[in-house]
Amino acid sequence: MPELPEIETIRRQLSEEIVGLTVIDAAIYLSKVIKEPSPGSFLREIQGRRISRVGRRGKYLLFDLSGGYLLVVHLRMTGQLVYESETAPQPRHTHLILHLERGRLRLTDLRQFGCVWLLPAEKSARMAQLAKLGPEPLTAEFTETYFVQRLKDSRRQVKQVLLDQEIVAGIGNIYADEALYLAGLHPGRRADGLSAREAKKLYRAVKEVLREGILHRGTSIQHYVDAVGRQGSHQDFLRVHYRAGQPCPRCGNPVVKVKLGGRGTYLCPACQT
DNA sequence: AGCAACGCCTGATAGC
DNA sequence: TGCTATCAGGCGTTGC
Repeated sequence: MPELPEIETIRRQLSEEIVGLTVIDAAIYLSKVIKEPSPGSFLREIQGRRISRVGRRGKYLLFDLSGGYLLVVHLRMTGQLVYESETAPQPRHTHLILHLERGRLRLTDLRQFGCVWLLPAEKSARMAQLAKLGPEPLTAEFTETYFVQRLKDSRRQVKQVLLDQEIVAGIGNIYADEALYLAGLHPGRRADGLSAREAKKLYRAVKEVLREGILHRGTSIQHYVDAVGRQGSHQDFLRVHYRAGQPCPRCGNPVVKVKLGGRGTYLCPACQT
């Protein structure tokens, strides 16, 4: 599923491809993906606006449009956002298309969880989902002191803390498993039970796995493709996630899959304590 | 308040 | 073989 590295890959590509282009018009095939405003208003309000910047906050893609408007896209689990030729075939489960001056931007989502908002500037500054997000893990605002303190303040399992977007933005199931493996921590450990040394190790691991993911243009396990429809390559570099039964890269013991907080969780029982 | 459970969805897979 | 049940999970909502 698209997490920070996948969304960042899409952001970088779209930034190259569509900044400066104008939205000629749009087509909505599944109206519930448009959370705000109504589908009719969406079509009217997006028409003729020029894309001036493509940004990202956590797993949200942010498109700055002329007139102070902001287009927000979240791909949730199976969403794809692809910039392509107007003559490309339109796949099943395509819910929204933005026709640009040159080419089109297509939102396709098998599970229909992905969603889109179009907001004028004064509303976008107050969009609750964005306002609640914790710091960006790859910027200076995400400090070791902050993260260590948040862990110390939580009685939850450490994996739940990593997945909490209000604590740190952008980590999902894949990179949570990978970070915990790299830090040598069992995902079920209580966050406030980690030593300072362990918490610091996890801080560094979080940043490392996200950077690796970006370097490999994301992880394509099931549905993820980048903004030009290509798969990422980080699935070939995963250490434990989606590798049940395969040897741990450090000790050779088989990786196991367990259920933790309702989510499939992969770990090496020998290396993660 | 803080945390757990549920619902949203469809396609792949397991089990009979 | 062909059917049904289960699973996958980010996040908003609901409930304890």
